[in-house]
Amino acid sequence: MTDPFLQIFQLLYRHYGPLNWWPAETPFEVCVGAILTQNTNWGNVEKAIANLKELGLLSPEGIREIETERLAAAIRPAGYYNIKSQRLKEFVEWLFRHHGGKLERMFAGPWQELREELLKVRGIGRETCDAILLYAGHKSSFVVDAYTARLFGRLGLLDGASGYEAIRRRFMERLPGDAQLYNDYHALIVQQSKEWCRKKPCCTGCPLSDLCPRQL
DNA sequence: GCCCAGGTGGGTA
DNA sequence: TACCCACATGGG
Repeated sequence: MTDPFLQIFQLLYRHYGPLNWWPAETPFEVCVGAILTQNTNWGNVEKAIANLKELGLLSPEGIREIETERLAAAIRPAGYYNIKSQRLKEFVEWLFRHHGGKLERMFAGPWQELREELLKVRGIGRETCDAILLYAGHKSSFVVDAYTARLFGRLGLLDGASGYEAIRRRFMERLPGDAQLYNDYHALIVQQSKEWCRKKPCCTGCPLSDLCPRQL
């Protein structure tokens, strides 16, 4: 009997195939995208990132040197631009202070320690932190988001676990520590949730219909 | 017009 | 710990 966490992955993967996240050209672009997408539609983030590229700001040096107000104007389409411009600044300042402004250096050590350090940076919460570790650094740190909690809670697989760390632990205990698996799985959960779990007749054709308590 | 989106930090009880 | 709130744009 396959573990349900693995079984669900297989069902989703069979249905959607590899989704090839994160859509970005460089690890630094992943980090910027991870901060910009906080509570924000990805389409809006793409506009903000396009602006940054056009202005030549999509590098640690670029973000570091631009004035906060001009940075805010550039990322305006992503929403929360005053807060997010500060968060990008804080992250980059921290990156220079601790790792010479180089992501390769940041990722060089043990990632579990890096996770603790990143979580101390203002504006980098748990999900953003894990997204950076997984999608920019290819570290096997599972990313939990609102979709994950909603979907697995509805499937009755969280067994009372609430809170980010408890849910993340549940996944990491049941799955092999494989960055590629975590990468695909998170993307598949987002895709599945967008496509199905807010629709009214949510069952015909849904890849998880056999497991879903709402199929009635 | 309303609701939502690949959250986080600060405050209060 | 568990809720509340502010933060803001753009698409459906």
